[in-house]
Amino acid sequence: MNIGIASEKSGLPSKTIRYYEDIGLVRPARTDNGYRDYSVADIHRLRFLQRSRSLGFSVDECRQLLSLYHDRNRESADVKAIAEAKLVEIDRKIAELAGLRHLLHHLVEHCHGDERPDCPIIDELAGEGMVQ
Amino acid sequence: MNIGIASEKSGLPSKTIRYYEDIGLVRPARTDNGYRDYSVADIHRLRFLQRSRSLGFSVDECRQLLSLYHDRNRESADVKAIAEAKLVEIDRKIAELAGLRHLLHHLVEHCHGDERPDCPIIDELAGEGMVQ
DNA sequence: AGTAAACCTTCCTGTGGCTGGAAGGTCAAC
DNA sequence: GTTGACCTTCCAGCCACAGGAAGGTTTACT
Repeated sequence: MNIGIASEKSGLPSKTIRYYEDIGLVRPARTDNGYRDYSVADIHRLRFLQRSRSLGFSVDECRQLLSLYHDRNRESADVKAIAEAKLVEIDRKIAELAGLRHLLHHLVEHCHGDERPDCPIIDELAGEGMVQ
Repeated sequence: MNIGIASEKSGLPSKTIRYYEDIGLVRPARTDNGYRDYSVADIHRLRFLQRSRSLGFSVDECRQLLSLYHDRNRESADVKAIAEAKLVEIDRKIAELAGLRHLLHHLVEHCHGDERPDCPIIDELAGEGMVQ
């Protein structure tokens, strides 16, 4: 399978697929003309990567997950540990964004938003505001 | 004021302050020996940058906010518009993370996490799972 | 047989927002 | 005079790609 087909089947852009090869995540065969030739197993790896990336795993975490995927003797605990760490990280990010949202919302609420030049948002950013 | 003091007062690393100068956000004077010399006004700009960056504004948005900050005739509506757009963006990110969290949590819940090799997380990533 | 399009290749550059480090100049204290 | 803390510039690297140039290959259609 050429890279275009692999792209369609995996949902990843060709550029990304080549990049994944560069960093050693997928190693397709080559045909006589030098084109990359993807096997069904390669497509599985690519789909696996597409899914795990879209679940928020970093490329390096995907590398770990992939090797666990291919390890017939893996323990599910290993996989679960990675996933749980990711969950904690996601929770942290959500909390941080929620804090930001709260602050910003407060500022927007108190900005009259008309043609007058005084603006609580700017005041806060300038360090003269009241929000800690 | 030398860059070290400016760093302390603004809460930004020296490296970052130099970078902000590179991209034209702050233009400190120079002393005879070539050292950067920050005025009180410069420190205000830096603190402004520190605060707006930590509120999740991009450097380019900070540039806009800074110019509004210095524009005596600005309309607060301009500032509010930027802040509101940011708020929408933050909401979008939170929703996305919440979706991720839900999916991942579901997977972690269904993984027994012991020494056995079968693992629903890997199965899902491999595309054989049930979560769409 | 010619040609146009759609595909493929490699290689280089750029993105955002810094961070680290090398190589060297300056200054204050002892 | 020398140590150490500070400062300077410049270059490279991070992540995870995306864009584009320059050129080769294949396919389809005249």
